[in-house]
Amino acid sequence: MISEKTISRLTNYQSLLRQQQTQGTSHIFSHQLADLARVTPAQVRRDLMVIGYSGNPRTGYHVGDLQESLMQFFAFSTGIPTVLVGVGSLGRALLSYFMTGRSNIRILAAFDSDPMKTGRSISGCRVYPMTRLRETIADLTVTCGLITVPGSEAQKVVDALITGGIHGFVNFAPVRLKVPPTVFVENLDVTSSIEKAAFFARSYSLKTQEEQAHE
Amino acid sequence: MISEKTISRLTNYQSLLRQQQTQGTSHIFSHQLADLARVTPAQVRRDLMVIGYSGNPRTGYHVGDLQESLMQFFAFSTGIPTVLVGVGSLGRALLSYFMTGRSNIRILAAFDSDPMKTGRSISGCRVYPMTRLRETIADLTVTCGLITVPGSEAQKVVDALITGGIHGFVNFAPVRLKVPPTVFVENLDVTSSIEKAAFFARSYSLKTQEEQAHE
DNA sequence: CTCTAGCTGTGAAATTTGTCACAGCGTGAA
DNA sequence: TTCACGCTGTGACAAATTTCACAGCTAGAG
Repeated sequence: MISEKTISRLTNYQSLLRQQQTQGTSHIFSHQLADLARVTPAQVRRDLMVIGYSGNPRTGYHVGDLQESLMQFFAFSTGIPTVLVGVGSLGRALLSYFMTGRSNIRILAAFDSDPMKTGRSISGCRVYPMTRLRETIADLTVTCGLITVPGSEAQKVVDALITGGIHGFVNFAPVRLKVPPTVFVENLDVTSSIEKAAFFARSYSLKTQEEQAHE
Repeated sequence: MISEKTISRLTNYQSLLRQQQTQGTSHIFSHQLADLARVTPAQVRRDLMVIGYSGNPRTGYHVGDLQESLMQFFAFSTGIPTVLVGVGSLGRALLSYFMTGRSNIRILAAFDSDPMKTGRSISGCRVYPMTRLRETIADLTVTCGLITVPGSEAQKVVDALITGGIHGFVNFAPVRLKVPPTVFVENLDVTSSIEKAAFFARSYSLKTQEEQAHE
């Protein structure tokens, strides 16, 4: 079994390699990639073991080939098909980001329960009423659902999407979803992350002050 | 030393307890809190060890007292003071979420380099030009910076904020920031999270199909 | 009061995750 | 062609994190 952390790092390598390729880098060593990703060289080599790509001593990894291997490993050469549920301010922000920018994320449809928001397009993405969720996703081959509804709605939304055959979610609502073990949820709780950052900020800040006092 | 994961869970417990209290729950057992947080009861008890609050066999944890202890541990009874840099679509979404909604996050000021966006208020938060970043944060006691600028700008923005004495960041830009060891960065890379969810979605989906085929 | 059921707090074990260190290999130099 | 340098791939080790399992305690029953 392959761990979440490894996957996170691999996606990171992927985006770093994309960057490097645009800068014309053809080969890269584990320690260079490690510097970019802020991890250790050993970690990079370990991670790359799992995708089965082999580098070359003396020349390192071939950027293009490695990217190819990563693409194949993730198997999303045509982009990742997603739907977004909840066209509030965060939902709109994501639509504007992913519909305009180029990344391999494709938002195929958006949903909202508010009739004021449905029936039109936002950032080029069609917004459907929640009532048509089931039938609409049946027509699409969607890999991942983006949940940007209020916390109180989140559970019923994922339940519906799971029934529609979706096995992966990114949940922006500040609640823990209840899902069967065949479904993956990545929680992106902004409030929680800020609290975490604030906690360590304070502890680092105090430590710094102490050290200065000792001088 | 206390781990990031523990802190994340503790902030989660905090928000769950808030919820429970509004529902009139006065006491809670480790297994109940564990169910809500989707962790094991042992994990809950371990985590609560670090904040020094003791429950009571037979009655469990007193919700109010535990909340009090958590507040004290995090020491943010007056809210977490933050600034936001980058008033793009994501920045605006965060402003609208945190300026209106009730949470203990306080965005004291926003900054942007685009003169079209500065000098006015968005969702009740004043937007200053980037040039005034240094002087403005000197007047405020800010714990945490929210980075919602494009990736290409992110590094110089955090450098400036670090000079201004900020030790904690939540970074929404898809780059890894270079910071001294006295500074904490929490990366919230939406693209990376979607890719991760998509990867596991596919692997779970395949596994499910296999199992159905075996029947 | 005494007893008991069922919880908490916590050493110790298990598991997961990351690092070390080195054998082996391929490239470029001579 | 041969040699040596320096990188990769990986077994073995170390650290971090989670789970187990049980002693000890306390509220409530009798």
